[in-house]
Amino acid sequence: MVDESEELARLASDLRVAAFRLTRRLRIESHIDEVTDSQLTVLLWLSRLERAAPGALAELERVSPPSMNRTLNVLETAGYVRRIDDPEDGRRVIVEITERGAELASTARRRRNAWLKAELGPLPAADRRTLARAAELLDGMTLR
Amino acid sequence: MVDESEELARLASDLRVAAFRLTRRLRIESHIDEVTDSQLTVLLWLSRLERAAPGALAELERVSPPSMNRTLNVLETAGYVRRIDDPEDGRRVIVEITERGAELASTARRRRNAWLKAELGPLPAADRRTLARAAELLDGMTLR
DNA sequence: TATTGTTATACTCTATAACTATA
DNA sequence: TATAGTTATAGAGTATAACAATA
Repeated sequence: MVDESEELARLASDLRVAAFRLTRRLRIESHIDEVTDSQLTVLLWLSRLERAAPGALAELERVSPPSMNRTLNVLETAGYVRRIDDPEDGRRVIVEITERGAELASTARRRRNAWLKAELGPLPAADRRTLARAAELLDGMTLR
Repeated sequence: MVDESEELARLASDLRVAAFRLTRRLRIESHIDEVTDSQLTVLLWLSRLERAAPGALAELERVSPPSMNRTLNVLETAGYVRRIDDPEDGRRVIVEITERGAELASTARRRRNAWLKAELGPLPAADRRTLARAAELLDGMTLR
């Protein structure tokens, strides 16, 4: 009989290390000098959402509103986003990504996927299926 | 015939998202009020290595030497690490983790694994095998 | 009174450049 | 002269508390 708890601990540890290594590597590969990691993450959100309220962005990134406000100030000054007063509610502000911001976001996305695709390409189809299934399983765990 | 490039892009994207989500979740679960994330990461390194030079830690975390120096100052002031002059080379310094620091590191590691084990436990054995194999594959990619 | 965003303030993390001490 | 570490300085991210402005 197998010691299941021991096996579980080993799997947990291996998975944890693998995930940390992968994310670190992806960060390095997608590094863009024009903006910091936090700024880039906001641009990536905005390139998907088109527009969003500062408060919503703060929640998405789980940072405080003042913190997000500061990041938006930097991005706006640099011309990557713009703030618009919500015509329907004077308290609200709408943040939009500019064309320059969208270009930067798409470059970053391309770089990240380029490295990963190069690594995945040579793998046997069975291994790729394993990884695809693992991604599904991990999503199930973290979304709950 | 399948569009392999399209499939590869999808897999890369899914894996990337899954890995980012998992690491974020693990960070949240292992959060310790006494130290910041960066400080904890250094403690986790030191609890594995026993001792390391400041420059080596800077390389491991890919930050500049002054940046690591600052983090070490905070950790040393708080009593989680200590600096010792290398007896063999007056230019060098050895950083050691203290007992308090080791306790903190082990608490963090325990919390991370506890959450992960709770998530992995209910999975069918086949899924666990899939994840174990995925961890291996990811290691192969990042270690190269 | 509640909501949304911003400003004020303070601390950490980050980097580059410059400096110290030793080899 | 080269190397390891540190200090000096400054920008960016983080938070909590306080302050608009609007609903």
